[in-house]
Amino acid sequence: MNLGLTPNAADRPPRRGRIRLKNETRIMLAAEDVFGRLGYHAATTALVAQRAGMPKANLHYYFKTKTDLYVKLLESIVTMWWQATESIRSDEEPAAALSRLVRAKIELSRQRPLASRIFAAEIVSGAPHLLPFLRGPLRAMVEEKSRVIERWIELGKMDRVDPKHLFFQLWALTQTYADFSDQIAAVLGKRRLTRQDYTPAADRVTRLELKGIGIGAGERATVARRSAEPPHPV
Amino acid sequence: MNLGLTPNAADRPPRRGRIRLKNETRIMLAAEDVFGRLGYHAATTALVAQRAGMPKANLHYYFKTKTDLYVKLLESIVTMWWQATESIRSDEEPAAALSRLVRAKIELSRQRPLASRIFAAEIVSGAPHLLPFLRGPLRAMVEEKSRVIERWIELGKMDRVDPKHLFFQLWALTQTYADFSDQIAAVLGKRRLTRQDYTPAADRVTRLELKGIGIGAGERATVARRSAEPPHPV
DNA sequence: GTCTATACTTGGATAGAC
DNA sequence: GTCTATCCAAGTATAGAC
Repeated sequence: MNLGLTPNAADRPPRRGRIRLKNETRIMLAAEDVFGRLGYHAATTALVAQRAGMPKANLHYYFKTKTDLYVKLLESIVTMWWQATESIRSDEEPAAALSRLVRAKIELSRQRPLASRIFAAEIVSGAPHLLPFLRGPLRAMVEEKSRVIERWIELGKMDRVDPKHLFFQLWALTQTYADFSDQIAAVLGKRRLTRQDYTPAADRVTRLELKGIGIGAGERATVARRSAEPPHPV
Repeated sequence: MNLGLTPNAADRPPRRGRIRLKNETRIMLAAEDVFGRLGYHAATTALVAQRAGMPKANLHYYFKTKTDLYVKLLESIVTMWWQATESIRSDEEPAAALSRLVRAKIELSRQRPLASRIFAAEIVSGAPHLLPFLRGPLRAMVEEKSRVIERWIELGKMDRVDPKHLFFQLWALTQTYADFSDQIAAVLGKRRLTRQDYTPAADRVTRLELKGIGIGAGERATVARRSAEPPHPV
C-alpha cells in the first residue's frame, strides 16, 4: 500500500543488508519514543541516537536528515492505524463491526500511545507532511467505508447519520485516550492510565456510539463478551 | 480565578501603563497566531515580534523569556475554556445544559481554533506546564460537575454513565473539530472548515451524546431551535 | 560501517545608545 | 520605552580517520 508519503519506492533500494536493517529498526524505535514525548522540534537527533545506543553520526548515516527519519516514522505509524478503520465490511452486522473498530483503535492507543501522539501532533500542527495522504488515500478509504455505512442505513440497521462524521467522532473518541491521557489521568487522580483503564474505556465509547446511532440490539452481548470487566455502569 | 499556573499574583505589579498594556496585547495576539500554527518549539520570538510589528528586543522587554510569554498565553486560553464546562448546573435539565455545553465548546473551536490547538499541543506533549492545573483546579471542577450529573442520574433523567468519562467524551468530540480540522476538511474534500460546517457539527455531536446517554425527550426541539440548519439527518 | 571532532546555522537573550 | 548590533547556546549535519 502506497500512502502517498514517499513519491516513489525507488528512493531506497529494495535489497538491504542485515546490519542496516537492524540499525534502522533500533533508530526508528528510539525515534518513536523521543518524537512521541517531545514532538518533532523539541526532539534532537543526538537524543534519538543516544536512545538507540549509537553516536549521532551513525544516525545520519542511515537517515540523511531529521525530517527524513520523521517522515519514515510517520509512514510506519499511518500504515498501522490504517488497518483499524479499514476493517469495516458490509457483510458484517454494524454492532459487531463498529465495536471491533473501537476496540482495535483503543487497543492501539494503549499499546502505542506515543505513535498516536506523533500522528496527533502532526495533524494539530497543520499536517505539513500528511496533507497529500489525507486528501488522497484516506479520503478515498473513508468514502468507500461510508458506502458500507449507507448500506446499513438503507437496511434500517441504524439511524440515518452522516457516515463521514461518524468516523470523525469515532476517531476523536478513541484517540483521546492516547493523545490526552495525561489530562484524563490527572482528572481521575492517577499518575497515568493503565491497562485496567482502557478496556472499560472502549466499552464506554462503544455503548455511547452504538446507542447514539440507534443500534439497540446485540451490542450488550458483544460488549460484555469482549470485555474483561464485569458488567457495570458505563 | 487562580488556575495554578502562576505561583503568586505578585509576579507582576497590578498597576501597569497604557503603552505596556497595548503592546502586551499586540504581542499576545501575535503569539496565539504563531504558537498556534507552528507549535511552541517551531515558533520563534523573532516571528512573533514581526507579526506584532516590533523588533525582537521589544518583545523581550515585555516578556522576559519565550516560555514566559507562552505560559501567559496558555493561562489566557485556559481561562476562556474553563467557562464552557463550568456552566453545568443542577437546576437545569440535562438536555438543555449538555447541548449548551457542546454548542459553547464548538463555538469556541470555530472562533479560536488556534487557541484550541495550543492547548491540545500542550496536553499531547505531556502537559509540562499544565499538570498542576489539571491535577488541581480542573480535577476539582470536574468532581463538582460530576455530582450534578450524578444527581440527574438519580432522578432518572439519563442513563447511569460515569460522569467523568462523559466529560472526556464531550471534550474529545468538540475539540476534534478545532484540533483536527485539517484532517476533517481533507477527508471532506474541502480546503478548510467554514462556519457552515460547525453548526451542524455541534448538532451531530449533541444528538449522538444525548441519545447515547438515554436522554430521549426534549433534545430535538432544543437542537432544532438553536441550529441555523433545517432539520436534516445527523 | 563506525566514530571523533568540527563546521555551520538558527534562535533566544542582552548590551547599550538613543 | 525603542532599537541596532551582538553574544552565546543548542542542534543539524559532515569531514575524514579508522
